Amino acid sequence: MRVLPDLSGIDRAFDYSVPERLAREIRVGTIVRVPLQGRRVRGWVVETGAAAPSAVPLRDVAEVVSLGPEPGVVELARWGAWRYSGRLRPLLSAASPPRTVHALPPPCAPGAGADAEARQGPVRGWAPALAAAARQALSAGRAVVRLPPLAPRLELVLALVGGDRRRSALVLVPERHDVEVLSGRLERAGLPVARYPEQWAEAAAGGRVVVGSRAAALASLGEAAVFVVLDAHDDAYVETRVPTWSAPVLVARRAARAGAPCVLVSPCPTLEQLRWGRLVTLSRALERAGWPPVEVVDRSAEDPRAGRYSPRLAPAIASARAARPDLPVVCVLNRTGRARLLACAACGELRRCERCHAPLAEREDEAGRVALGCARCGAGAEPTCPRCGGTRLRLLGLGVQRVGEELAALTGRSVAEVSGRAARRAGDLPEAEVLVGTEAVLHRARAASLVVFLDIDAELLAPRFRAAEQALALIVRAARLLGRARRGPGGPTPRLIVQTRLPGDEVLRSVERADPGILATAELARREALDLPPWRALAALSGAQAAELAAALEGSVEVARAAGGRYLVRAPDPEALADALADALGGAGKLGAKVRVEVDPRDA
DNA sequence: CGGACAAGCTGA
DNA sequence: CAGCTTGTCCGG
Repeated sequence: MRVLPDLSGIDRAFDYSVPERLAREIRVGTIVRVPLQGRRVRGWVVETGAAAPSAVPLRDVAEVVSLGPEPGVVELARWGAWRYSGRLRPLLSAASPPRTVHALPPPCAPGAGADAEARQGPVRGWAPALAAAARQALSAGRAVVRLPPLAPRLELVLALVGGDRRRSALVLVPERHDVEVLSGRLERAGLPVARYPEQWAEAAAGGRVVVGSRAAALASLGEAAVFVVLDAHDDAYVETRVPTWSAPVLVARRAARAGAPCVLVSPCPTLEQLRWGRLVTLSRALERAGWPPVEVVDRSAEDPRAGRYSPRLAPAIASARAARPDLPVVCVLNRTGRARLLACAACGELRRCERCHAPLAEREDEAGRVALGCARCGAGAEPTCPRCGGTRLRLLGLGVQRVGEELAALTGRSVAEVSGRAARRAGDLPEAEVLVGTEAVLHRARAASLVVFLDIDAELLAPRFRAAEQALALIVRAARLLGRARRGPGGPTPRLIVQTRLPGDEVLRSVERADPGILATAELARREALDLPPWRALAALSGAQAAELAAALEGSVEVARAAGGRYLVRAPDPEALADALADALGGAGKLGAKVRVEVDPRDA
């Protein structure tokens, strides 16, 4: 029998013998305690059966500690470790019960909650469309339901998971808070629910709807009938530590292995997801009803020296406060990861790369001269403005410290700043009529009477290839804050204001027209021209021995130097990338600890 | 991870 | 050269 120790420095399994008294309790996934180098350490059984003959005499397993992930989940974790070129241990940790489990509760009796359909409240206009979307998605097997941000999701989930009460269903949501909300609603609809990871054992016993966030991709479920990921585009589904696994990717894989349908639900599915599954959309009328009204304030004609507030802003804030005195106005200003934007000093046109549309930057060439070029694709650029022929440049978007004070002066209202740092302190939002913050404010506020993106351009033009998708995801978040301010599901939705110098950008057009397909189509073509995902698979290498790993990969896949001593690896698809990295990491011997491999990097 | 052991640094 | 730190190796 082989055991993988639960020690961070070890990525290797060891053979042990099983004493007769423990044999019945041990299967793949079981958590045991084994002697290792004079200590007793926890670990997972990763293989059962007789060990290959070895020179070292085997030692006995000391004890069985707990039930562990079911064998299918251990296999999934192994696949994830390969797919993301990382260690198995972090995945098995996510798959394991938070406290020891000695026996599973009885599986949930089928038939419980048989009145789920009867109890679901009628939501005007949506219910039949959502039921139809669920039917289409389930029959497609691999489906992406494009559900606008204000659509009622509970009805869709009920239609997806309510059909089979004997087997389990898995439903993923991005955040822990969503787990609580959705679990409660499903329970009130009469379904047996297990919250992951708290109710690990109930989930593993089977017959329940298992609701959890990222780690629930690795939940033990027994036999599963359907797999659902809500807001599948959300970055919270990507593990930030290596291996940088993504929950929707793991869920899709396990559903395929189980022969069960997998349904991703999102207002703005990623291009990878759209390529993976069949797209199911609602009628244009319903999709339009599911997005808030948006006002795009075009600032490209304004003097670049004008402040960051359009003349429209103060009256809009005043009327939002008057309409809903109980709710704050939320202003979003992105300063983290902000690019230095260059505009033509004469006409105000934002200077962008002709090849890839990323913002241009000033940089030094070999001779130390300052030249204009693209920070993303490296192409050079002419200093003359394509619109007016001017050659002088002006720097935009700097000096953002005093936004709160400026807003307070402009509107005469109480303003509070909400930052990521403040978010770490326990406690509620500050009391103020206007909340200003980075995107953290969209996570912390519960509802808003108006959301203003003071400078969405910083997000649209961020030097990351997913910038457009991420900007749209931010707007989706804002839409949900507004949706919660509606008086009843049919009531009017407060609007969203977006200040921009790029009024024709596909992200903004997608929101205005309630059609994320506009962005997807444009972005797909752009990514193809640039050899980026979903057409290729990427990995970023960093750390002291990144160069060595890069050298070992040379020849099998494309390797390029990136900023900050990093390397970017590009392969035709994730499988080829994983195989190449596995070869190079294995062949190079022990360099695992000194190189960080980030597969599907978020910030490339 | 944490113990064992080797190699490098310091101070009397 | 003992005594300590730092680095590398390895575990059944």
